[in-house]
Amino acid sequence: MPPAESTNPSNFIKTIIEEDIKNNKNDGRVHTRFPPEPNGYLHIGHAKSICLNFGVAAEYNGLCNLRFDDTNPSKEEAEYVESIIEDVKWLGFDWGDRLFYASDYFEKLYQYAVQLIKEGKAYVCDLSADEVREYRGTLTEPGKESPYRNRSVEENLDLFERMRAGEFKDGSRTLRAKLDMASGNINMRDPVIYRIQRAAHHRTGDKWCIYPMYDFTHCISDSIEGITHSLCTLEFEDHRPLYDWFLDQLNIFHPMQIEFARLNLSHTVMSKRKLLKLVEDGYVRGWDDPRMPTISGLRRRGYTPESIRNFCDRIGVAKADSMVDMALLEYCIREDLNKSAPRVMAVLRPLKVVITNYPEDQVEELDAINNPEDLSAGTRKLPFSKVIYIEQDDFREDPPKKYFRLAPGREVRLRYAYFITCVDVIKDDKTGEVTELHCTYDPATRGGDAPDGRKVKATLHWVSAGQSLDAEVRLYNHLFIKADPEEDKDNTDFKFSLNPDSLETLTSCRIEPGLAEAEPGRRYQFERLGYFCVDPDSTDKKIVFNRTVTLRDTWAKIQKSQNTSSPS
RNA sequence: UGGGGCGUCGCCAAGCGGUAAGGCACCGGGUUCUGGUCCCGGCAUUCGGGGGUUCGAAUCCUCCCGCCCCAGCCA
Repeated sequence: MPPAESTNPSNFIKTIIEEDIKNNKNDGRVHTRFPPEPNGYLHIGHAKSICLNFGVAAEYNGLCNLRFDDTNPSKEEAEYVESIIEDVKWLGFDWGDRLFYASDYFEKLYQYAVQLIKEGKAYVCDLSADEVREYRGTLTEPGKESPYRNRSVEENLDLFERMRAGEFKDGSRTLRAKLDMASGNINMRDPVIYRIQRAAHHRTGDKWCIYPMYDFTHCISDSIEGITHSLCTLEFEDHRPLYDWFLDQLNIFHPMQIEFARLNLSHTVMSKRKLLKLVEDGYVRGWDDPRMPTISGLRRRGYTPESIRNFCDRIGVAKADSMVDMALLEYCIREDLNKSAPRVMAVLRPLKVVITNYPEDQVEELDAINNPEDLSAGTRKLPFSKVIYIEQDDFREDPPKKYFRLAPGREVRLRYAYFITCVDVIKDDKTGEVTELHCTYDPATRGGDAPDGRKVKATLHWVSAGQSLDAEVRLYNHLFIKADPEEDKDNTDFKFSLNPDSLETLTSCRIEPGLAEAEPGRRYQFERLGYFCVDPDSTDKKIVFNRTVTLRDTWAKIQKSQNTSSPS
């Protein structure tokens, strides 16, 4: 279990739990569960639920189970089970020996259904799906009772047994709970609790051709596992009366269902349906595309489990629908990586610089600090020579106000190296594009400090041309342009809301030689640029980096305000 | 027009009858060999609105307004 986080805000669920403990409800026991359906990959919204369920259990000396809600074989796959297990583990949580599947309870569930039938509380209904819908009524009109509602217990028992035996066609009959067709709560209008469906189940194969529905399964599964607090999202609030009804009728252990608001994050989508569409229609490269809000996408992007846990702590838990700003997630990963990521020199868009007064074939080694936030990370040697690369952005022939970096005649510092002064600008005759800079260096400033105490306004990152390595760098931006892509409800076409610039691939980046052996998953800070991590696409020939997040960029902010205020 | 929820700073969110925590964002200012980090300061006389109860209300009552969810043999 991860260590307790520093922030520990209160929320209404903890209030309820603390009250229950005080009253010795459940003998003061706290037992939760995270119950994913294995029909897709986990995303940051699930992380909220995972952190809540496992977190609250840990905080009150309780337990949290991992349980797959696998009652619909036509949508569920073993591949998803694998990825979910991996993701929850990666996030840092441990369910001990309590990995369960609702399908483990199929036989028990069947017996409970039989019990309901015997007590006259459930019946086999021969209505078709369409007819069931018609009989259900609408939001404002009550439903009609099924003509099969008053079959005898014996007939129901016989029919249900034959449903299980496979005597009837898919969809031809259902088992329904006998509640109230006039209820204002549509979930109470004789909900279906078993359907006939001949589909291979990822665990039980073809053993069953009838499968229990969520409402019937979930409460009983919770009860079997001795769950004390069953936490779920707001849309199940309407289902709570049903949850309670089943447990009351069956007279078995009764967990308490508590609903909280699901997470919405700005500039992305969270519904499994939409994420699946992004993957299937090729808008992204897969479930683990670094632009996806999936756990696997965030992992590949370079997010740490710690940063995601901190994020989940900070967003809180409440009942109000809300949308959290992506900026908070970004803050959390910067906070973590600032402390832990080794600094490294990388030039994304190289501009050649020749140090005219530097000896032709000399290469010297300069000391660089690996992490100013953690001196125990030590130092390393950086090669320096006559020809180096700096960032194109770090030179302006005609510098605007407040631009501190290199310009004709201006002196700046090369980090851990020397002060250089720009003396000449070489341009392409045809395009006018700056192709090369000639600079002089001051040998007395070796290491980056001037003995005469003179200051420079900027420090640039750089890389030695001869000693640097080639790399590909993938820059990511918000997947969606608008903060709330679902704002326009009728516009379901991603084409209109996706950010065309969510991925920019740079192929001629130069990185310091020490990165030659960097392994996939390794995270670095590229000085002055941001945090990057090595992508699994890397090969012996070419290292590929993903930009996790940029550094905070005050200069970009200044430029933006200059651009918006200058046209006057 | 049925049922269930929710409305506290730009975004989250504490608060539970005693006079509006905190975080992000934003805006200053200081430190700095990363325009990063760090530090310091600013940022709701007011809690969707109107009435009422009370010495006292974001908290209690009441009416109104707005937003979300539900008509799968999905979860």
